[in-house]
Amino acid sequence: MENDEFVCKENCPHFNLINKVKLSNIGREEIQDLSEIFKLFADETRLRIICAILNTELCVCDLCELLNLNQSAVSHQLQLLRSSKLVKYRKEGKQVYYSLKDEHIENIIKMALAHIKEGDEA
Amino acid sequence: MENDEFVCKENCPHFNLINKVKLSNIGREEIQDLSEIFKLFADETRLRIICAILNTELCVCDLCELLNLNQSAVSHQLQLLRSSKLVKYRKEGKQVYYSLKDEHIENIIKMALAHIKEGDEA
DNA sequence: ATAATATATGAGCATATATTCATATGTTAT
DNA sequence: ATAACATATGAATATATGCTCATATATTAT
Repeated sequence: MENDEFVCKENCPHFNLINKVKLSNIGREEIQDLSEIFKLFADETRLRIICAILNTELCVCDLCELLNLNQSAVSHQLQLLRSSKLVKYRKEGKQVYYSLKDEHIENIIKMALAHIKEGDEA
Repeated sequence: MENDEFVCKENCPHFNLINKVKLSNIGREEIQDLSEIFKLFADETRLRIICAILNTELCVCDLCELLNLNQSAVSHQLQLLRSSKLVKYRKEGKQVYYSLKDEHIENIIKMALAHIKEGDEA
């Protein structure tokens, strides 16, 4: 996994630059946290769920209908979103209503969409 | 995979709401594109690479040094980032320098960091 | 031309993860 | 209490993916 051996044998690595980056760079823990969030966004089913509840709360049943997925699959994904605190939920009788927890999520998606559209132009 | 059977047998699904969401919602293709981008961000190694070149270009060798990963692993990930057009590269002699392609990427990461920090407070 | 170096890439393996099936839990109606 | 329903969850399976090893390609120096 690690590599203690030679990488560049000559004067290739720009040590000054590397040290600068090391200092200014986002910490390893933050990278982990970021990675976890992006993992949640990385799955199509979860993304569809997230986008579905961008502006409204929906019950599990609604989501099954909307995504045409079976209830177990939806619940499993909701479980992940819940335990990562990306969504909140509210019980009302037999139903459970899910919605997003903060508006950063919408902004992240908007940024990503902007990136996609920019890519299309090029 | 699909589920044509009953989901909610009673009057649970909020059909009006569902139709509204269906109309206003992000299209399936866009979801796919979004998912692909977020997949790229979801891996720690790739994230570390991306963050390393947020403000400067680096050669493969630098990245190996910085991330303490072997050259093959780094090149494979760079290949992915390249084919997804998230990074650009520039050859100079034996070295290849990588940098980010647009600034949306930085914004996406900033938003995600904001989300993390908000989560910490709660 | 040969050697050395920097990077790229294919194959194989190990791990992670999304879905399905079966079943459990919790809620409402009778 | 029992039945019907909405949701949750554990186990198993299939697929995706990241890493390593070996090797290929490209560039420079001798």
